[in-house]
Amino acid sequence: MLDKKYNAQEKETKWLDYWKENKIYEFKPDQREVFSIDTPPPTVNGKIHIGHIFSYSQTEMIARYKRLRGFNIFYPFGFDDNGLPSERLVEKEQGKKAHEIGREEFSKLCYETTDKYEAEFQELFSKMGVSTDWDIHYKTVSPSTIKISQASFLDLIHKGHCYHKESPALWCNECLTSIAQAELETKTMKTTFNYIRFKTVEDGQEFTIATTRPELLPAIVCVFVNPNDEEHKSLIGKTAHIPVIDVEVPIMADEKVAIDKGTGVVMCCTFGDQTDIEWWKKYNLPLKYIFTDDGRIIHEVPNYGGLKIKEARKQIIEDLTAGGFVVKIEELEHEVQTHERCGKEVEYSVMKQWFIDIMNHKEDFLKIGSDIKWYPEHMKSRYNEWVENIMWDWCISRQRYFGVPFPVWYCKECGNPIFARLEDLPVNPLVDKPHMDACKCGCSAFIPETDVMDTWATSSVTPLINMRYGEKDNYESFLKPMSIRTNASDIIRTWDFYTIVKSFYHFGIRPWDNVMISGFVMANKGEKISKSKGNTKLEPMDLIHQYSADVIRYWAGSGRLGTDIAFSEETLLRGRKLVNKLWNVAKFIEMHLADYEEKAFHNYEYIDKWILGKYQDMESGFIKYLEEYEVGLALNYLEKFFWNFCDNYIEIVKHRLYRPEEFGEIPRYSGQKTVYTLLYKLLQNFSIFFPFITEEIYQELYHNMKSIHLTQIELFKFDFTNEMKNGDIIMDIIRQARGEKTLNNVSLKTPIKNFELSVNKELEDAINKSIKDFKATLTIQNLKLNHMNEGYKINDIELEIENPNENAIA
RNA sequence: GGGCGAUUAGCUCAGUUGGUUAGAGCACCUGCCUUACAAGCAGGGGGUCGUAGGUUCGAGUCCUACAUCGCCCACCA
Repeated sequence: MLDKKYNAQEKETKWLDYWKENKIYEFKPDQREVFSIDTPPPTVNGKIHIGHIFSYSQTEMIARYKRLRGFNIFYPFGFDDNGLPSERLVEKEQGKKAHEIGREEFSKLCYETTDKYEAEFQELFSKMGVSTDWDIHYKTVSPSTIKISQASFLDLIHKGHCYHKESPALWCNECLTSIAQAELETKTMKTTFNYIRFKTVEDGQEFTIATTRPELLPAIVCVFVNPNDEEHKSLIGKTAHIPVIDVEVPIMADEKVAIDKGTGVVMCCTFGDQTDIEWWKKYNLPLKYIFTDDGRIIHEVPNYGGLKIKEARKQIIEDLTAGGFVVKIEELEHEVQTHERCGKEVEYSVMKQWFIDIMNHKEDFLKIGSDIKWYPEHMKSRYNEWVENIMWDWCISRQRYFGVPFPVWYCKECGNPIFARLEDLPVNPLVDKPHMDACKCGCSAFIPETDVMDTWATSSVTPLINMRYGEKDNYESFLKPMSIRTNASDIIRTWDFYTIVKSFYHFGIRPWDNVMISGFVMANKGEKISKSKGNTKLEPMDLIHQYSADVIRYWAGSGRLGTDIAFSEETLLRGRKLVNKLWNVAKFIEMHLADYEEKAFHNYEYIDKWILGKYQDMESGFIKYLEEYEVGLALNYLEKFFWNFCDNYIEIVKHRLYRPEEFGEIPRYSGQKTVYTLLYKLLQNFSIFFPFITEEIYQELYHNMKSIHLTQIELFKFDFTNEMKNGDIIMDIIRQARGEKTLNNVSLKTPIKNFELSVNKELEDAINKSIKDFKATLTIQNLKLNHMNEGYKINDIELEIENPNENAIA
């Protein structure tokens, strides 16, 4: 017997244990077709917030749907615990920087800290009902993952797509590492636009340059004007004298200079921005790098050496002002490139870095992007746009500690890189020795690579991790490509893109057939949830306690794919109502199934055919939405049917179920069979969204399998078109008759003494076939049907009221 | 500046390929304790579907322009 009230706390715990004990979500290759899901390994950098719950739940629902459709679900969970995000978490917890702690100790702390958080993550996702096989979950710093990540690196080296080169790279002087273009975040910042007066050496001609970064004056190598700039073209070929710094640089022409921007005259410093680097390469300009790695001016620069960048900026403006070189200073708000992990402005640095070739294969990456189906479709243009606009090869080396080490040593003598052998992986060059005794040059001393790989260099191989790349008992046969990748839109340019890059280089094909992109959770309309705004107060664990996982999932499963959603208490309440209704209707149905026996039956009552037909119709739409990964629309569609089922169908059939002596045993069986069948199907459908309560009901009423989550959807093949159409009209009539009762302020069980109705032939036929149900539902005592050619009309409803006007008297 | 998306009831959102009086929940109003459910049931009010054109027998749905908002990218001298 189902309990009178459903206790979510108790039942959810019970079923979690049951699923775990009985390995309900275990993955074992068998004869079934595999549906494989490449779900994001969440970054271990603190807490799981409601946005994760939203996005992961939607993926999870797809897993459940596909499982119900008979697929063998391969859905491993992972944790992205290597790299900078984990390091920053540890630094924050320790209140110390990594270099202050020491490499070895720091690494140990990273392992401990990420383990701690991963345990929390796992518990939370389990509680949310994530149907993953935890036995095959992965971490991005485990030996097996490091091995795969290093093997991936070596494969790219051998194929010539990865190189080591001294080159300008984006540099974060907060995190003390190089970073990649994809890790940039633009931020609006206030600064000043400084108009500075320069002179030519040759004839003392004055001109003004506007700059936001006067501290770069010591790094100036050239001045550019547009060759078509009438006002300034006379400067071309002359030499500019730099005030305060007292150096001279050539003035050259380049089309890229915008005449109407600033003053139309630009200083080129190595390096202030992207254009500086372009010019530096194009004109083979000298390199004047004036920043230290931690954001100061190098000591060689007179007067400003040792100052922090911003201090130097302030000082140089003062000096320029004192010398009379400042024309004016404007307040300015502009967009600056910052490092997404720390929010600090980025600089450029020149050092030897490992790069993966991106620029030579953009066309291939676009081609692969078009081999993949994107849901929603417009997200593909985000990908395309990113690939088309990318300007750098992917810098994968990080001057950090906690990450996948490069399996590389350098010859002390000739600097030649020595790569580890595949069979020796994983290696840590800081501890392990290369397999050869001496370099080709004869030197036998080696220097280990101290850099580690970018987080994304490893997370981009999740399909390889999943398929156990390089192992003997691998899953390559059915995971190349994987069925689906799911993530939110913010990591298309990183996770999706880099995974495509790697898949292309390793295998020459797409990593997955489909990509499903979820939206974001907004705290309020138009306000992203983020730590900086302090609106992360919605703790998932608290919400689960307050509402139950099923109800949270209802919220997470609402809304359209790729569309942002606001966190909504209202939606949760709506979900709670739905779950409650499901419980109550199941209780009702259970009551009437005590003597039910499953057997072949075809004499369904008219109204039963109507609801079975309506179900079949709903089911096809429901499945269509799910095939497009639109879980929210599917749920919406299902929910609508469900309320119709409860409020109309159950209200009609209950008379037959309660009173077989009046309506007959066969019509009662028809009703029993209908509710038995439909509740089963509804439970299956709802199990995608509400895995807990549906399991509870299923186990109590059906339990023909170990779990509802191991059952399969079998589609109806009824042809009840006529019943559906006329049944809907009968519902309209019932609605109106009920309305009449409500209008008279009487209860719905108030009898209708006389009910007179004009109907067409078809409808008359339908009413006659369902006449007992029809009369019982509306408590009609005398029904009179008249003929009419088209449609129907209610001629008279006479209620049995003792004093009909009683309520009208004030 | 370029691209993508959104704009439907007071609020949060549905509206499958263009097809009769545009839907749901919440809120509001009126009734009803009806043998699953008062965390319920029945009903009601409330929208010229962002603006302006166009295509069509017919447009919330297709096209064009504009406005507002959001996101991504670029610029950032």
